[in-house]
Amino acid sequence: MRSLAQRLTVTATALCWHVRTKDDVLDLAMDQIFGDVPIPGATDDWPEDVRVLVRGWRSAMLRHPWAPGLVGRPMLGPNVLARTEFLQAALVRGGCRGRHLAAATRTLANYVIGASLTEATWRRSVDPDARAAARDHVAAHADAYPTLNASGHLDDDRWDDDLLFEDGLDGVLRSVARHPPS
Amino acid sequence: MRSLAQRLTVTATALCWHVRTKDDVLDLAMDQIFGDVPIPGATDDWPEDVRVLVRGWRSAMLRHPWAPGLVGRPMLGPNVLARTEFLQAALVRGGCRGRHLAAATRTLANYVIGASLTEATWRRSVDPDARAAARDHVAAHADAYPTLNASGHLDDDRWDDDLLFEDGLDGVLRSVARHPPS
DNA sequence: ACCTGAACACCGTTCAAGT
DNA sequence: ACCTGAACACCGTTCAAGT
Repeated sequence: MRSLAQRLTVTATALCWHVRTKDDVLDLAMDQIFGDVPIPGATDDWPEDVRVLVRGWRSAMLRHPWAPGLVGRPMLGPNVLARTEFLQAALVRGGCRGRHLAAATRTLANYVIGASLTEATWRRSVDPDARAAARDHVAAHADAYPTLNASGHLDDDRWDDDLLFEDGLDGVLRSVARHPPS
Repeated sequence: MRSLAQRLTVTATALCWHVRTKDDVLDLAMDQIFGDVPIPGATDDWPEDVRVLVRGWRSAMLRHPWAPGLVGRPMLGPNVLARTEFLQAALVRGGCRGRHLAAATRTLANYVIGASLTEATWRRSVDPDARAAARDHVAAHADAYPTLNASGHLDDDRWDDDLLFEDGLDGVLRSVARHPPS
């Protein structure tokens, strides 16, 4: 609050007059981030529409390093709702209805939220020491972590983040498309 | 820190002597939560093994109301690693290797993290006023939100959370199983 | 090694007072 | 209506001092 007010060249007390509480500022910041998630035009290729939206969603989250600290709060702003509307409309175009539609919407949102949060956390706040310590722990107890060792799960440059995100997104979309409500 | 120290009937300064910083306490708390995510025995039915683990993961998150505030931090504790090892081992049993394995592991983790975070946030910190305000906003602009209105996306009692989580999990598992690395 | 008490620099928010 | 300055209660962390 104090430093934000300073950036606006006012006092913190002036800021408190415009917003009710700090949480309101964070909610507004969150919705502002969603504001620059591009909403593509609806095409005949609904899975591609979903892909474009979800890629933009993830990109916007990763663009703001402090975004992970905002995810534990309600997302009910108009910008969030507009993106959700587009996402769900694309799924309806894909034949989803009722319970399948609700599940598919949540699954896609969960996927992109989880991915953005994990990636942003990883590339920001994990210092090399802690990372190396975890890798040593896994390597030292090879009997307890045979799979993680074999797959190189903690070697962060093993696979490209963008690539894995795209793979997972394809999988999720496939599972949605394969289960139309008849 | 101060209130935690009080619960331990010591001063805050005493607590600061045992841990380096507050973040360390939060990291330990996070790993502690994962400690009571049950690790099932490995069976022949690997998708069911994944389901049991992931259900327990979500349950543990929802059991601790302050868990959402901890997700924006690295998860590298031994308890987290042990659950990740089990998850990835089950996927290997399902035939996943290499890049597919990495993508599948992340997809499942992203799904359960996103779902737990969203649900916990929703049922904890969203006051009825804000919820009603968002619902009114969507209803008032029916032209902008045709799909959300038709699907009742903001009516939280429209579908059961457990049901939708299970549906989405089935979908994700199906997409993993359908894409074995040949 | 382990704990205390006092202190430091900071935080979000409020309240009277100004214009 | 909009802003200020002072103050309040709090916070994580440190530092000298104790045992």
